[in-house]
Amino acid sequence: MKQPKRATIYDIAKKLNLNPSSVSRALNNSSTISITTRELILKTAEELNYKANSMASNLRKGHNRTIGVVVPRINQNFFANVIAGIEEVTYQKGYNLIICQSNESAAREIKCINTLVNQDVSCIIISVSADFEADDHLRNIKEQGISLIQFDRVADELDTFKVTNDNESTSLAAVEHLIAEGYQRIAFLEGPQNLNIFRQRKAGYLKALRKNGMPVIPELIVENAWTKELGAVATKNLLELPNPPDAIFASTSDFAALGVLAVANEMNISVPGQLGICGYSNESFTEITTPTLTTIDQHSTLMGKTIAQLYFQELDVTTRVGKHKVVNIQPELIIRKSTLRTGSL
Amino acid sequence: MKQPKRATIYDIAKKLNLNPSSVSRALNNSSTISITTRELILKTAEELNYKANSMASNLRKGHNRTIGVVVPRINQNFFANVIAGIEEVTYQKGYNLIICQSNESAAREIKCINTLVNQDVSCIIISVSADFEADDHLRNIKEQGISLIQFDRVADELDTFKVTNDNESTSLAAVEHLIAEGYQRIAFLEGPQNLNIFRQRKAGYLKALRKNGMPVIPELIVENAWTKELGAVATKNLLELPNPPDAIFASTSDFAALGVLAVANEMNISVPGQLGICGYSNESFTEITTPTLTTIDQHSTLMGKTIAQLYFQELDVTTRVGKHKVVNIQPELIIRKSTLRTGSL
DNA sequence: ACAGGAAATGCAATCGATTGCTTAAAAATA
DNA sequence: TATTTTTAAGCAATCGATTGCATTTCCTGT
Repeated sequence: MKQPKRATIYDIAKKLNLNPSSVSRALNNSSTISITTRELILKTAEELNYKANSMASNLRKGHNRTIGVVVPRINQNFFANVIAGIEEVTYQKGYNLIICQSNESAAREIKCINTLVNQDVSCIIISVSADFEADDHLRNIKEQGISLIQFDRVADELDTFKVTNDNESTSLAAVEHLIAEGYQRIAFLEGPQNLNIFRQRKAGYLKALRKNGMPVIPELIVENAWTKELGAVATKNLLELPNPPDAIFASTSDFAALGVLAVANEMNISVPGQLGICGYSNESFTEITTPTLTTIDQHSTLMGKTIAQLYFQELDVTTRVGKHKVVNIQPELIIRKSTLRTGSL
Repeated sequence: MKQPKRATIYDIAKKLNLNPSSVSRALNNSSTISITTRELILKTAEELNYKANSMASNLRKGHNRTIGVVVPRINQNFFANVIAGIEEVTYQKGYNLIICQSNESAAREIKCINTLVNQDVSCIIISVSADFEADDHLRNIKEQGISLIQFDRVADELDTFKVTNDNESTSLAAVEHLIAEGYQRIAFLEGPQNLNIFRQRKAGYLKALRKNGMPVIPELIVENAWTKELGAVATKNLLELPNPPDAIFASTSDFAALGVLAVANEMNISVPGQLGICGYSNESFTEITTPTLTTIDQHSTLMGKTIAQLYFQELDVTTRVGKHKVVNIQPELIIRKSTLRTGSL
């Protein structure tokens, strides 16, 4: 791990008795350089194993073809896919991505953002952490002249570009599907209500009940059940109620739904016969559980692509919209066996 | 998306009638600055919403507390967990991570590396792509004075730090477990043989057969079956043989194993009774299939931590080893129902 | 009150690449 | 051949922060 100093444009210039500016122009395909010298410079650069220093270049040029992405965790299918979608577009445009994980911690999120701001990225794309409270750090991004695009979990009150899911209507659709299948007492596993997405999903649930003249039963609504383990505990408690639910909508995640399923299996409760189960996110495992899980696909890769396109659209003066646009993507209810007791599949 | 120019140390200096160098010293907690002026500077920096420009700072200082990670895909559990492990350590040391995906393409891998080299990261951590052939781009990293650590999929012949799994012995253990369970005709789904890890897994398979006096049956060895779909196709072909296998070791991935399981279910072949199935990687879904899947846990988070620790150990003169160290981590065979026909679990 | 030394601050070069402006050389035109 | 135009290359400032060295300011003791 020693440092055999890297070649710079000065080294190339010196070797060829040229001015560094000419080298720079040659390397940047400037038109004001003769073909012969350009070739010569390129060849020499190759020989000296020259690699550009983008820090110097960016510093001088005052901009940076780099976009920062901050997500709670990259090992969740949803986020990994959004990132894949973003990358698909940015890669083609020659932009680079810096991916950071907040690990669901606001403190960490702030650190990530600081790093990205210090790096002077051109844009920060973020889905906020679970314990998100204040949005000062997000405001600050804009004050630094850096574009900000929020997705999925967004701070509503903050005026930025946003790409979100229509959580409410999809949640409503899911619950109405359960009702259509004849489920009467539908329990709801809810996520942290400081996050917009979970508020919306709950709103959809409540709306569906109201719309169908069904009562809201407080004891069937369980807070913060968004891991497999928490989902399992919640389910145990629910099923031990004097009047247990006949369906559980794990609006937090498929992992929670998995916990529900595990407990049902353990207690010998048949799914979907005695208990309907619906998850959220369309994680890959939902296709292979027994029974397969009804869930909601968020079109994550499309979301990613949309986000990146939005950025480039605003970057380009000819396509710019100007005011902060909000794109709402319609998720899709994926009906599988865990909620089908009419056997219509 | 306009640019309200950012405050620099010059702005702070001007406002306070000080020299930029003093501002720099104050912001870096240098001891050669009086407490009063430091406080003053810090306060003013806050007021002006000053954010350091790390490009300028890194350029001047000639180093960069940033580490680049290149993996085929971040949405595979294994890689996501390794990254999580790396981050756990680097975060504490105040280093930042730039994560890049090669998407299993060598061309893309080279681009990623170029970006990282241009950014002058202090270290590149890589697991090579599936179509990896030449290692020139890896050699180049070292020539640029950047530390290089390979993990999992490594270029054997290249002398670098490496953190790998002992694939061979674990593969051997898996096959011996199958043999112990009474399976006689064990098929093998192999991965691209240009990657060391798949060569090693195959070696373990062959060794196990040899050791137990069992013949190597070429028709039971299937090339490049490493997705769910390819695994399914391979399985169909295998099971239609006049003399089909009674076990399939999907050494490529749990996804392939999933394909195997799907076909077995479809064909009404009982698992583990008529067919034993073993996967590789301990993806989270392996616990929840029916039957649960025997697989191999690679201790991915530990790998990540080990990698990062290795880097910092070498960075520190007092703990430096000097020559390129290779750490081999022992994976763990996780025995579940898909291979247990003796019912001993 | 003053020399001597420590502490705080200023000055200016530097990191590597870019770019507006100027100059030199080559080519085109008269 | 002389003059204009075009093309190519050089010069020097710049991006923002850091740092060795020089200078000034402030104490301290006598």
